[in-house]
Amino acid sequence: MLQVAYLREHKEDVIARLAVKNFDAKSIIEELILLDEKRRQTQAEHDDTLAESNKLSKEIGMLYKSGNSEEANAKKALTAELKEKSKQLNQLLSDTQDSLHEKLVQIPNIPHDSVPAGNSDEDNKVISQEGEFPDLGNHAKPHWELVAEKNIIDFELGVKITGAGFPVYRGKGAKLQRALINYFLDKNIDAGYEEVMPPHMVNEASGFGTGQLPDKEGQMYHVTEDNLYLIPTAEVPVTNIFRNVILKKEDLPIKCTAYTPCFRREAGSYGKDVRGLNRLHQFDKIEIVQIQHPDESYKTLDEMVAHVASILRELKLPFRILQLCGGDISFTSSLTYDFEVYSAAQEKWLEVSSVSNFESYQTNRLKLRYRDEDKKTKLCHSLNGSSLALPRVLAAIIENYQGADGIHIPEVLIPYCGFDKIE
RNA sequence: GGAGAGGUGGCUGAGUGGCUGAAAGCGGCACCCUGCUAAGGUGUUAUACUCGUAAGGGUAUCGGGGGUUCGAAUCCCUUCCUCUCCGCCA
Repeated sequence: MLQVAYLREHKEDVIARLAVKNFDAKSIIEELILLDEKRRQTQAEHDDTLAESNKLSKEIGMLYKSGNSEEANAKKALTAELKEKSKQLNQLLSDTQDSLHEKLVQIPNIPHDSVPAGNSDEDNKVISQEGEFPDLGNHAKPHWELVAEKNIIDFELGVKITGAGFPVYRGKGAKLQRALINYFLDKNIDAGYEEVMPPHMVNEASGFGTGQLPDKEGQMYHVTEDNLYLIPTAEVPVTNIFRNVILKKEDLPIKCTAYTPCFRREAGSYGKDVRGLNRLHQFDKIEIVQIQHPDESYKTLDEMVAHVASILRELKLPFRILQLCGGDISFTSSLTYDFEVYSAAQEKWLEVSSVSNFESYQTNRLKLRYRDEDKKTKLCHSLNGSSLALPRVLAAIIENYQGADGIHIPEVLIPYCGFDKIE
């Protein structure tokens, strides 16, 4: 959520920059500014009315104390009018605030200056690419065939137990899954992130805090009985640790990492790129989250990108880094880099990580602030990224590391697995 | 699930209708004093909105919402949450 004061002061600039996200902000911002003026004016009037009424009440109290009840009663009569007036103003004020808020949450985050214009993922900018594509000859198999052959992931069984998109990992498949989780966590911890194990369900306030609610409500599994949501990413519970918190400047940056399963309904995304591990309703992901000083957040973003790259490099998977264009970047993000690994058997790039700077868009919702030298509270910047999402990394490993004698395990994972091959 | 208790500032915890934005203690910060370590003294210390160049002023906030009253942390209603005991259970 953007700050009204900022919109007021940088109206034209904001409109121009939101156009990069293909969002026409002109009319909504103008409405917002008008609403804000109305809000302030109403509040001033309301405050004055209450001030007068408070003053009168005090006087009445004093008069009673001094035994002058006659004059007190006379003054009481005056308060009725004030009371009625403040009631109306209060109603007007809260109505105005509600519509202000309703409009405000409809405006996406302002993209960073460097974000290229574009309409879809085809317009994303390739920043870098590294790693060799493996030569699999012409007997390369996609991972969904390989996992069935080796009996390490059973999609059918998941359908029986739960439904499509809930695979069952078994044997060495399960162990490899666990190895990846531990390996990723260890890498993140080594890079200075504190590991946290958060709840896998969150309440409404948390969903709002990171921006899943209200706009992405349909993407989350909702436990209606208790009004809780299954987390779509660890970003939600982890970032919400800091909801309503005022940090000391020297506490920044705060670096957290968490492994959690992620649950996504993926409503409306049937049919495309959904085979095998490519798109699931439940998957495992290790997330990194940083809370940073506004002056440092882009440096931190670069650092996070470099960190994720180092992991993919160690896994010896060919990958590329994309800067998302205005049309593909998320509603809440200012700048996002996606990581894609190359899946040699499917002959396509699979997204495995998304690293974003949200600037103060989330922290404004979360009321996550730090105290500056001037003793004033200011909004922190929040950042997060996947480090990494498992299924597509797993798919790429299975496909890229396939050989005549089985699936080989990347060297760095062997100590975590306890085996070097899946036959 | 049944019964009960309770939600007050960074924390502990007082406060049953007006001078209480809130005692006291702890913690934090600043300064002073003290020849080590330690202790002591004084002051200060919530957040948001809003008006103001500023100094400073106004308003709101004692879980949330509503009500009674000239006036509510305090009384009433409602809702959410937490804790304790019992039951069930990993």
